Amino acid sequence: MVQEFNSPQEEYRTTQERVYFQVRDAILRGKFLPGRAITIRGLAAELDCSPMPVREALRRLTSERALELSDTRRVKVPTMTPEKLTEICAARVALECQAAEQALPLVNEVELEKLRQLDERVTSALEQKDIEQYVTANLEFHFTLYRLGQPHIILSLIESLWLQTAPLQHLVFQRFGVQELPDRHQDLLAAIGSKDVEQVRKAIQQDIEEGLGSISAEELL
Amino acid sequence: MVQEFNSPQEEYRTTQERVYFQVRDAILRGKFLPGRAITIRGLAAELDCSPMPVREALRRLTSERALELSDTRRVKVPTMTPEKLTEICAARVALECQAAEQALPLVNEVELEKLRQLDERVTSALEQKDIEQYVTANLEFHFTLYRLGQPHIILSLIESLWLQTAPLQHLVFQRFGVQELPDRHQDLLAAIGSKDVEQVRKAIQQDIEEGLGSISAEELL
DNA sequence: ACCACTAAAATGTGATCACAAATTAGTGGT
DNA sequence: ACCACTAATTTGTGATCACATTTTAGTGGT
Repeated sequence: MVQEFNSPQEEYRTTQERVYFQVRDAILRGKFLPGRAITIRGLAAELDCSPMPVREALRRLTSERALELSDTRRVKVPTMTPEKLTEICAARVALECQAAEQALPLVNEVELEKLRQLDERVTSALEQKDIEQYVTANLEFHFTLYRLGQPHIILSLIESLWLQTAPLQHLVFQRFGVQELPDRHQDLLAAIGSKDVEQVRKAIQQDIEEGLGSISAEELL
Repeated sequence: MVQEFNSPQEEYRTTQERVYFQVRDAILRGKFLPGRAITIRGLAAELDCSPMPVREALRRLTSERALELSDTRRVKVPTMTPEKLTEICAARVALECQAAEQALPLVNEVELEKLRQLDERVTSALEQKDIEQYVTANLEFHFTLYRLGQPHIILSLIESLWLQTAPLQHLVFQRFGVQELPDRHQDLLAAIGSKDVEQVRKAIQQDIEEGLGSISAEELL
Protein backbone atom coordinates (compact mmCIF):
# COMPACT_ATOMS: atom_id res chain seq x y z
CA MET A 1 0.00 0.00 0.00
CA VAL A 2 1.82 3.04 -1.25
CA GLN A 3 1.11 6.61 -0.22
CA GLU A 4 -2.44 5.92 0.76
CA PHE A 5 -2.31 8.30 3.67
CA ASN A 6 -0.53 11.54 4.21
CA SER A 7 1.51 11.76 7.32
CA PRO A 8 -0.02 14.49 9.40
CA GLN A 9 1.95 17.69 9.16
CA GLU A 10 -0.06 19.53 11.72
CA GLU A 11 -0.20 18.45 15.30
CA TYR A 12 -3.50 17.06 16.40
CA ARG A 13 -4.78 17.10 19.92
CA THR A 14 -6.02 13.55 19.87
CA THR A 15 -5.30 10.41 17.91
CA GLN A 16 -8.92 10.26 16.90
CA GLU A 17 -8.61 13.69 15.33
CA ARG A 18 -5.48 12.70 13.46
CA VAL A 19 -7.12 9.57 12.11
CA TYR A 20 -10.23 11.51 11.15
CA PHE A 21 -8.30 13.97 9.00
CA GLN A 22 -6.10 11.29 7.50
CA VAL A 23 -9.05 9.20 6.38
CA ARG A 24 -10.95 12.28 5.29
CA ASP A 25 -8.02 13.39 3.19
CA ALA A 26 -7.68 9.94 1.68
CA ILE A 27 -11.33 10.03 0.64
CA LEU A 28 -10.95 13.46 -0.93
CA ARG A 29 -7.91 12.24 -2.84
CA GLY A 30 -9.83 9.26 -4.13
CA LYS A 31 -7.81 6.63 -2.32
CA PHE A 32 -10.89 4.58 -1.47
CA LEU A 33 -13.05 2.84 -4.00
CA PRO A 34 -16.82 3.22 -3.70
CA GLY A 35 -18.41 0.06 -2.39
CA ARG A 36 -15.19 -1.22 -0.89
CA ALA A 37 -15.53 -2.06 2.78
CA ILE A 38 -13.28 -0.44 5.35
CA THR A 39 -12.23 -2.33 8.44
CA ILE A 40 -11.51 -0.77 11.78
CA ARG A 41 -8.66 -3.08 12.65
CA GLY A 42 -7.12 -2.72 9.21
CA LEU A 43 -7.07 1.04 9.42
CA ALA A 44 -5.81 0.90 12.98
CA ALA A 45 -2.86 -1.19 11.88
CA GLU A 46 -2.07 1.10 8.96
CA LEU A 47 -2.35 4.23 11.02
CA ASP A 48 -0.50 2.73 13.94
CA CYS A 49 -3.01 3.03 16.75
CA SER A 50 -5.62 0.96 18.52
CA PRO A 51 -9.05 0.37 17.02
CA MET A 52 -10.53 2.86 19.44
CA PRO A 53 -9.67 6.17 17.74
CA VAL A 54 -10.49 4.64 14.36
CA ARG A 55 -13.94 3.69 15.52
CA GLU A 56 -14.70 7.24 16.54
CA ALA A 57 -13.21 8.75 13.40
CA LEU A 58 -15.23 6.43 11.17
CA ARG A 59 -18.37 7.14 13.15
CA ARG A 60 -17.78 10.81 12.60
CA LEU A 61 -17.21 10.42 8.88
CA THR A 62 -20.29 8.25 8.65
CA SER A 63 -22.44 10.92 10.22
CA GLU A 64 -21.09 13.34 7.61
CA ARG A 65 -22.14 10.85 4.94
CA ALA A 66 -18.56 10.61 3.74
CA LEU A 67 -18.88 6.94 4.60
CA GLU A 68 -21.93 4.81 5.17
CA LEU A 69 -22.98 1.82 7.22
CA SER A 70 -24.04 -1.29 5.38
CA ASP A 71 -26.94 -3.32 6.72
CA THR A 72 -24.42 -5.56 8.42
CA ARG A 73 -22.81 -2.60 10.19
CA ARG A 74 -19.75 -2.55 8.02
CA VAL A 75 -18.37 0.81 7.02
CA LYS A 76 -17.93 1.43 3.32
CA VAL A 77 -17.52 4.20 0.81
CA PRO A 78 -21.01 5.00 -0.44
CA THR A 79 -21.92 4.28 -4.03
CA MET A 80 -23.56 7.12 -5.87
CA THR A 81 -27.06 7.04 -7.27
CA PRO A 82 -28.64 9.50 -9.71
CA GLU A 83 -31.05 10.60 -6.98
CA LYS A 84 -28.29 11.35 -4.52
CA LEU A 85 -26.28 13.19 -7.14
CA THR A 86 -29.23 15.39 -8.03
CA GLU A 87 -29.78 16.18 -4.38
CA ILE A 88 -26.16 16.97 -3.69
CA CYS A 89 -26.14 19.17 -6.75
CA ALA A 90 -29.16 21.12 -5.54
CA ALA A 91 -27.81 21.45 -2.03
CA ARG A 92 -24.42 22.61 -3.28
CA VAL A 93 -26.00 25.26 -5.47
CA ALA A 94 -28.13 26.52 -2.59
CA LEU A 95 -25.32 26.61 -0.04
CA GLU A 96 -22.40 27.66 -2.20
CA CYS A 97 -24.37 30.52 -3.71
CA GLN A 98 -25.14 31.66 -0.19
CA ALA A 99 -21.51 31.36 0.85
CA ALA A 100 -20.33 33.26 -2.20
CA GLU A 101 -22.88 36.00 -1.66
CA GLN A 102 -21.71 36.32 1.90
CA ALA A 103 -18.09 36.50 0.77
CA LEU A 104 -18.64 38.96 -2.05
CA PRO A 105 -18.51 42.22 -0.06
CA LEU A 106 -15.21 41.11 1.46
CA VAL A 107 -13.39 40.50 -1.81
CA ASN A 108 -10.69 43.09 -2.33
CA GLU A 109 -8.01 43.26 -5.00
CA VAL A 110 -5.63 41.10 -2.97
CA GLU A 111 -8.16 38.32 -2.59
CA LEU A 112 -9.20 38.53 -6.21
CA GLU A 113 -5.60 38.15 -7.29
CA LYS A 114 -5.22 35.10 -5.07
CA LEU A 115 -8.28 33.57 -6.70
CA ARG A 116 -6.87 34.29 -10.15
CA GLN A 117 -3.66 32.51 -9.26
CA LEU A 118 -5.58 29.50 -7.98
CA ASP A 119 -7.60 29.45 -11.17
CA GLU A 120 -4.37 29.38 -13.17
CA ARG A 121 -3.33 26.31 -11.24
CA VAL A 122 -6.66 24.76 -12.18
CA THR A 123 -6.36 25.47 -15.89
CA SER A 124 -2.73 24.47 -15.89
CA ALA A 125 -3.66 21.17 -14.28
CA LEU A 126 -6.38 20.70 -16.87
CA GLU A 127 -3.89 21.25 -19.70
CA GLN A 128 -1.47 18.77 -18.24
CA LYS A 129 -4.33 16.40 -17.47
CA ASP A 130 -3.04 16.16 -13.91
CA ILE A 131 -6.03 14.81 -12.01
CA GLU A 132 -4.54 15.04 -8.56
CA GLN A 133 -3.48 18.63 -9.11
CA TYR A 134 -6.80 19.58 -10.67
CA VAL A 135 -8.85 18.26 -7.79
CA THR A 136 -6.70 19.95 -5.19
CA ALA A 137 -6.54 23.29 -6.99
CA ASN A 138 -10.25 23.31 -7.81
CA LEU A 139 -11.09 22.59 -4.20
CA GLU A 140 -8.82 25.35 -2.97
CA PHE A 141 -10.24 27.81 -5.49
CA HIS A 142 -13.80 27.34 -4.31
CA PHE A 143 -13.07 27.17 -0.61
CA THR A 144 -10.78 30.19 -0.67
CA LEU A 145 -13.73 32.18 -1.94
CA TYR A 146 -16.24 30.70 0.48
CA ARG A 147 -13.98 31.13 3.48
CA LEU A 148 -13.83 34.88 3.04
CA GLY A 149 -17.21 35.41 4.64
CA GLN A 150 -16.10 33.22 7.55
CA PRO A 151 -19.14 30.98 7.33
CA HIS A 152 -18.28 28.24 9.80
CA ILE A 153 -21.55 26.36 9.76
CA ILE A 154 -22.35 26.67 6.08
CA LEU A 155 -18.77 25.83 5.20
CA SER A 156 -18.86 22.55 7.06
CA LEU A 157 -22.08 21.65 5.29
CA ILE A 158 -20.45 22.37 1.96
CA GLU A 159 -17.42 20.32 2.92
CA SER A 160 -19.66 17.40 3.72
CA LEU A 161 -21.22 17.61 0.27
CA TRP A 162 -17.83 17.71 -1.46
CA LEU A 163 -16.73 14.68 0.53
CA GLN A 164 -19.71 12.78 -0.78
CA THR A 165 -18.92 13.35 -4.44
CA ALA A 166 -15.16 12.95 -4.17
CA PRO A 167 -14.98 9.17 -4.64
CA LEU A 168 -17.20 9.20 -7.71
CA GLN A 169 -15.38 12.17 -9.17
CA HIS A 170 -12.07 10.38 -8.98
CA LEU A 171 -13.58 7.28 -10.51
CA VAL A 172 -14.90 9.25 -13.46
CA PHE A 173 -11.68 11.17 -13.94
CA GLN A 174 -9.64 8.02 -14.01
CA ARG A 175 -11.92 6.53 -16.61
CA PHE A 176 -12.53 9.49 -18.84
CA GLY A 177 -9.85 11.99 -17.89
CA VAL A 178 -10.42 15.65 -17.20
CA GLN A 179 -10.19 17.05 -20.72
CA GLU A 180 -13.91 17.47 -21.21
CA LEU A 181 -14.39 19.51 -18.06
CA PRO A 182 -15.66 23.01 -18.73
CA ASP A 183 -14.04 25.87 -16.87
CA ARG A 184 -16.61 28.28 -15.55
CA HIS A 185 -14.16 29.99 -13.26
CA GLN A 186 -13.59 32.81 -15.74
CA ASP A 187 -17.25 33.79 -15.61
CA LEU A 188 -17.16 33.53 -11.86
CA LEU A 189 -14.06 35.68 -11.53
CA ALA A 190 -15.57 38.32 -13.81
CA ALA A 191 -18.78 38.34 -11.80
CA ILE A 192 -16.87 38.66 -8.58
CA GLY A 193 -14.81 41.50 -9.97
CA SER A 194 -17.93 43.45 -10.85
CA LYS A 195 -19.56 42.54 -7.53
CA ASP A 196 -22.64 41.32 -9.32
CA VAL A 197 -24.43 38.97 -6.92
CA GLU A 198 -26.81 37.60 -9.50
CA GLN A 199 -24.02 36.85 -11.94
CA VAL A 200 -21.98 35.16 -9.24
CA ARG A 201 -24.88 32.89 -8.37
CA LYS A 202 -25.40 32.03 -12.03
CA ALA A 203 -21.73 31.22 -12.53
CA ILE A 204 -21.58 28.98 -9.46
CA GLN A 205 -24.76 27.20 -10.45
CA GLN A 206 -23.40 26.54 -13.93
CA ASP A 207 -20.04 25.42 -12.57
CA ILE A 208 -21.67 22.90 -10.26
CA GLU A 209 -24.35 21.65 -12.61
CA GLU A 210 -22.02 21.23 -15.57
CA GLY A 211 -19.37 19.58 -13.44
CA LEU A 212 -21.65 17.06 -11.80
CA GLY A 213 -24.05 16.88 -14.73
CA SER A 214 -21.32 15.49 -16.97
CA ILE A 215 -20.87 12.74 -14.43
CA SER A 216 -24.57 12.09 -14.23
CA ALA A 217 -24.56 11.44 -17.94
CA GLU A 218 -22.08 8.60 -17.58
CA GLU A 219 -23.19 5.37 -16.08
CA LEU A 220 -23.03 5.38 -12.30
CA LEU A 221 -21.92 1.75 -11.90
CA MET B 1 -33.97 13.84 37.24
CA VAL B 2 -37.48 13.37 35.95
CA GLN B 3 -38.41 12.47 32.41
CA GLU B 4 -35.17 13.70 30.92
CA PHE B 5 -35.07 10.96 28.37
CA ASN B 6 -37.75 9.16 26.49
CA SER B 7 -37.61 5.45 26.72
CA PRO B 8 -37.01 4.23 23.21
CA GLN B 9 -40.21 2.93 21.66
CA GLU B 10 -38.55 1.70 18.50
CA GLU B 11 -36.00 -1.04 18.56
CA TYR B 12 -32.52 0.05 17.70
CA ARG B 13 -29.88 -2.16 16.21
CA THR B 14 -27.13 -1.00 18.52
CA THR B 15 -26.89 0.62 21.91
CA GLN B 16 -24.96 3.46 20.37
CA GLU B 17 -27.87 4.17 18.05
CA ARG B 18 -30.35 4.10 20.91
CA VAL B 19 -28.24 6.51 22.93
CA TYR B 20 -27.79 8.78 19.94
CA PHE B 21 -31.51 9.18 19.40
CA GLN B 22 -32.26 9.54 23.07
CA VAL B 23 -29.75 12.34 23.52
CA ARG B 24 -30.79 13.90 20.23
CA ASP B 25 -34.39 13.89 21.31
CA ALA B 26 -33.50 15.37 24.66
CA ILE B 27 -31.69 18.22 22.93
CA LEU B 28 -34.65 18.90 20.65
CA ARG B 29 -36.96 18.95 23.65
CA GLY B 30 -34.73 21.43 25.40
CA LYS B 31 -33.66 19.13 28.21
CA PHE B 32 -30.09 20.38 28.12
CA LEU B 33 -29.04 23.87 29.02
CA PRO B 34 -26.62 25.67 26.69
CA GLY B 35 -23.17 25.86 28.21
CA ARG B 36 -23.79 22.98 30.59
CA ALA B 37 -21.21 20.25 30.27
CA ILE B 38 -22.25 16.69 29.52
CA THR B 39 -20.29 13.81 30.95
CA ILE B 40 -19.86 10.46 29.29
CA ARG B 41 -20.02 8.46 32.49
CA GLY B 42 -23.02 10.40 33.76
CA LEU B 43 -25.00 9.74 30.61
CA ALA B 44 -23.89 6.13 30.58
CA ALA B 45 -25.24 5.67 34.09
CA GLU B 46 -28.54 7.36 33.24
CA LEU B 47 -29.01 5.43 30.06
CA ASP B 48 -27.87 2.19 31.61
CA CYS B 49 -24.93 1.23 29.47
CA SER B 50 -21.17 1.45 29.42
CA PRO B 51 -19.37 4.66 28.46
CA MET B 52 -18.51 3.17 25.10
CA PRO B 53 -21.78 3.69 23.19
CA VAL B 54 -22.15 7.12 24.78
CA ARG B 55 -18.77 8.17 23.49
CA GLU B 56 -19.70 7.31 19.95
CA ALA B 57 -23.13 8.89 20.18
CA LEU B 58 -21.70 12.12 21.55
CA ARG B 59 -19.00 12.15 18.89
CA ARG B 60 -21.70 11.82 16.30
CA LEU B 61 -23.78 14.63 17.75
CA THR B 62 -20.69 16.78 17.99
CA SER B 63 -19.94 16.34 14.32
CA GLU B 64 -23.49 17.45 13.60
CA ARG B 65 -22.82 20.52 15.72
CA ALA B 66 -25.67 19.58 18.03
CA LEU B 67 -22.99 19.50 20.70
CA GLU B 68 -19.52 20.96 20.77
CA LEU B 69 -16.12 20.22 22.24
CA SER B 70 -14.67 22.71 24.66
CA ASP B 71 -10.96 23.45 24.55
CA THR B 72 -10.50 20.95 27.35
CA ARG B 73 -12.26 18.23 25.33
CA ARG B 74 -15.43 18.33 27.33
CA VAL B 75 -18.70 17.98 25.50
CA LYS B 76 -21.26 20.71 26.04
CA VAL B 77 -24.34 22.21 24.51
CA PRO B 78 -23.14 25.07 22.31
CA THR B 79 -24.01 28.62 23.25
CA MET B 80 -25.45 30.70 20.48
CA THR B 81 -23.83 33.78 19.03
CA PRO B 82 -25.42 36.36 16.74
CA GLU B 83 -23.02 35.31 13.99
CA LYS B 84 -23.98 31.66 14.24
CA LEU B 85 -27.65 32.51 14.34
CA THR B 86 -27.38 34.60 11.20
CA GLU B 87 -25.59 31.79 9.45
CA ILE B 88 -28.04 29.13 10.51
CA CYS B 89 -30.85 31.39 9.39
CA ALA B 90 -29.30 31.82 5.95
CA ALA B 91 -28.57 28.13 5.59
CA ARG B 92 -32.06 27.16 6.65
CA VAL B 93 -33.62 29.53 4.13
CA ALA B 94 -31.43 28.16 1.37
CA LEU B 95 -32.01 24.50 2.16
CA GLU B 96 -35.61 24.55 3.28
CA CYS B 97 -36.69 26.54 0.25
CA GLN B 98 -34.98 23.94 -1.88
CA ALA B 99 -36.65 21.09 0.01
CA ALA B 100 -40.05 22.75 -0.27
CA GLU B 101 -39.61 23.38 -3.98
CA GLN B 102 -38.71 19.75 -4.43
CA ALA B 103 -41.76 18.68 -2.47
CA LEU B 104 -44.22 21.03 -4.14
CA PRO B 105 -45.07 18.91 -7.20
CA LEU B 106 -45.85 15.97 -4.92
CA VAL B 107 -48.41 17.75 -2.75
CA ASN B 108 -51.86 16.40 -3.38
CA GLU B 109 -55.07 17.12 -1.53
CA VAL B 110 -54.41 14.40 1.03
CA GLU B 111 -51.02 15.78 1.92
CA LEU B 112 -52.33 19.33 2.02
CA GLU B 113 -55.03 18.29 4.45
CA LYS B 114 -52.46 16.60 6.65
CA LEU B 115 -50.45 19.83 6.70
CA ARG B 116 -53.55 21.81 7.62
CA GLN B 117 -54.22 19.53 10.54
CA LEU B 118 -50.66 19.88 11.75
CA ASP B 119 -50.93 23.64 11.46
CA GLU B 120 -54.03 23.53 13.62
CA ARG B 121 -52.05 21.71 16.26
CA VAL B 122 -49.49 24.51 16.06
CA THR B 123 -52.00 27.33 16.44
CA SER B 124 -53.83 25.44 19.15
CA ALA B 125 -50.57 25.00 21.03
CA LEU B 126 -49.87 28.72 20.61
CA GLU B 127 -53.25 29.63 22.07
CA GLN B 128 -52.73 27.37 25.04
CA LYS B 129 -49.16 28.58 25.35
CA ASP B 130 -48.03 24.96 25.43
CA ILE B 131 -44.36 25.19 24.57
CA GLU B 132 -43.67 21.49 24.36
CA GLN B 133 -46.61 20.93 22.06
CA TYR B 134 -45.79 23.94 19.91
CA VAL B 135 -42.21 22.85 19.33
CA THR B 136 -43.20 19.31 18.42
CA ALA B 137 -46.07 20.31 16.16
CA ASN B 138 -44.09 23.03 14.42
CA LEU B 139 -41.27 20.59 13.76
CA GLU B 140 -43.65 18.01 12.37
CA PHE B 141 -45.38 20.56 10.17
CA HIS B 142 -42.17 21.60 8.47
CA PHE B 143 -40.64 18.17 8.15
CA THR B 144 -43.84 16.60 6.84
CA LEU B 145 -43.66 19.04 3.97
CA TYR B 146 -39.95 18.59 3.35
CA ARG B 147 -40.11 14.81 3.49
CA LEU B 148 -42.50 14.65 0.57
CA GLY B 149 -39.74 15.16 -1.96
CA GLN B 150 -37.77 12.38 -0.23
CA PRO B 151 -34.66 14.49 0.08
CA HIS B 152 -32.42 12.30 2.24
CA ILE B 153 -29.28 14.35 2.11
CA ILE B 154 -30.82 17.80 2.27
CA LEU B 155 -33.17 16.67 5.02
CA SER B 156 -30.33 15.56 7.27
CA LEU B 157 -28.62 18.90 6.73
CA ILE B 158 -31.82 20.69 7.73
CA GLU B 159 -32.19 18.46 10.78
CA SER B 160 -28.70 19.37 11.85
CA LEU B 161 -29.58 23.06 11.64
CA TRP B 162 -32.75 22.63 13.70
CA LEU B 163 -30.78 20.74 16.32
CA GLN B 164 -28.47 23.69 16.64
CA THR B 165 -31.17 26.21 17.40
CA ALA B 166 -33.29 23.97 19.62
CA PRO B 167 -31.58 24.69 22.95
CA LEU B 168 -31.72 28.45 22.46
CA GLN B 169 -35.30 28.32 21.28
CA HIS B 170 -36.39 26.56 24.43
CA LEU B 171 -34.48 29.02 26.54
CA VAL B 172 -36.23 31.95 24.90
CA PHE B 173 -39.64 30.34 25.09
CA GLN B 174 -39.26 29.66 28.76
CA ARG B 175 -38.31 33.24 29.40
CA PHE B 176 -40.69 35.07 27.12
CA GLY B 177 -43.33 32.49 26.24
CA VAL B 178 -44.63 31.82 22.76
CA GLN B 179 -47.36 34.42 22.52
CA GLU B 180 -45.39 36.82 20.36
CA LEU B 181 -44.59 34.25 17.72
CA PRO B 182 -46.02 35.08 14.32
CA ASP B 183 -47.69 32.31 12.40
CA ARG B 184 -46.62 32.34 8.78
CA HIS B 185 -48.01 28.91 8.10
CA GLN B 186 -51.20 30.31 6.63
CA ASP B 187 -49.26 32.10 3.90
CA LEU B 188 -47.26 28.96 3.32
CA LEU B 189 -50.31 26.73 3.06
CA ALA B 190 -51.94 29.13 0.63
CA ALA B 191 -48.82 29.25 -1.50
CA ILE B 192 -48.57 25.48 -1.50
CA GLY B 193 -52.21 25.17 -2.48
CA SER B 194 -51.69 27.38 -5.50
CA LYS B 195 -48.41 25.64 -6.32
CA ASP B 196 -46.62 28.95 -6.51
CA VAL B 197 -42.93 28.23 -6.04
CA GLU B 198 -41.94 31.84 -5.56
CA GLN B 199 -44.63 32.43 -2.93
CA VAL B 200 -43.64 29.26 -1.11
CA ARG B 201 -40.03 30.42 -0.94
CA LYS B 202 -41.11 33.81 0.35
CA ALA B 203 -43.34 32.30 3.02
CA ILE B 204 -40.63 29.96 4.24
CA GLN B 205 -38.06 32.73 4.31
CA GLN B 206 -40.40 34.93 6.35
CA ASP B 207 -41.28 32.10 8.69
CA ILE B 208 -37.63 31.39 9.40
CA GLU B 209 -36.40 34.96 9.58
CA GLU B 210 -39.22 36.17 11.80
CA GLY B 211 -38.96 33.15 14.06
CA LEU B 212 -35.22 33.35 14.58
CA GLY B 213 -35.09 37.12 14.15
CA SER B 214 -37.24 37.62 17.21
CA ILE B 215 -34.72 35.59 19.14
CA SER B 216 -31.85 37.57 17.74
CA ALA B 217 -33.45 40.69 19.10
CA GLU B 218 -33.31 39.35 22.63
CA GLU B 219 -30.05 39.12 24.41
CA LEU B 220 -28.17 35.93 23.62
CA LEU B 221 -26.69 35.42 27.08
C1' DA C 1 -15.18 37.15 53.75
C1' DC C 2 -12.00 36.47 50.20
C1' DC C 3 -8.38 34.35 47.68
C1' DA C 4 -4.30 31.36 46.49
C1' DC C 5 -2.76 26.80 47.00
C1' DT C 6 -3.09 21.81 47.46
C1' DA C 7 -5.31 17.29 47.54
C1' DA C 8 -8.98 14.40 46.09
C1' DA C 9 -12.36 13.11 42.79
C1' DA C 10 -13.99 12.98 38.20
C1' DT C 11 -13.27 13.14 33.30
C1' DG C 12 -11.75 12.10 28.34
C1' DT C 13 -8.74 9.29 25.68
C1' DG C 14 -6.75 5.19 24.23
C1' DA C 15 -5.73 0.11 24.83
C1' DT C 16 -7.27 -4.49 25.58
C1' DC C 17 -10.62 -8.17 26.15
C1' DA C 18 -15.01 -10.86 25.34
C1' DC C 19 -18.56 -12.14 22.41
C1' DA C 20 -22.03 -12.60 18.86
C1' DA C 21 -22.54 -12.00 14.01
C1' DA C 22 -20.76 -11.88 9.50
C1' DT C 23 -17.38 -13.07 6.16
C1' DT C 24 -14.21 -16.12 4.08
C1' DA C 25 -12.02 -20.55 3.27
C1' DG C 26 -12.31 -25.20 2.94
C1' DT C 27 -14.58 -29.58 2.08
C1' DG C 28 -17.32 -33.07 0.14
C1' DG C 29 -20.88 -34.40 -3.01
C1' DT C 30 -22.99 -34.45 -7.46
C1' DA D 1 -16.48 -27.70 -12.80
C1' DC D 2 -20.11 -26.24 -9.86
C1' DC D 3 -22.69 -25.72 -5.75
C1' DA D 4 -24.36 -26.42 -0.86
C1' DC D 5 -22.68 -26.94 3.65
C1' DT D 6 -19.57 -26.47 7.49
C1' DA D 7 -15.53 -24.70 10.01
C1' DA D 8 -12.20 -21.14 10.75
C1' DT D 9 -11.29 -16.50 10.61
C1' DT D 10 -12.41 -11.77 10.72
C1' DT D 11 -15.33 -8.17 12.01
C1' DG D 12 -18.15 -4.66 14.82
C1' DT D 13 -19.95 -3.77 19.34
C1' DG D 14 -19.76 -3.15 24.08
C1' DA D 15 -17.32 -3.57 28.63
C1' DT D 16 -13.40 -2.78 31.48
C1' DC D 17 -8.90 -0.94 32.66
C1' DA D 18 -4.97 2.47 32.84
C1' DC D 19 -3.41 7.02 32.71
C1' DA D 20 -2.78 11.93 32.05
C1' DT D 21 -5.43 16.02 32.47
C1' DT D 22 -9.03 18.68 34.27
C1' DT D 23 -12.31 19.89 37.60
C1' DT D 24 -13.91 20.24 42.17
C1' DA D 25 -13.39 20.34 47.16
C1' DG D 26 -10.91 21.50 50.97
C1' DT D 27 -7.60 24.10 53.64
C1' DG D 28 -5.00 27.72 55.52
C1' DG D 29 -3.54 32.47 55.41
C1' DT D 30 -4.49 37.34 55.17
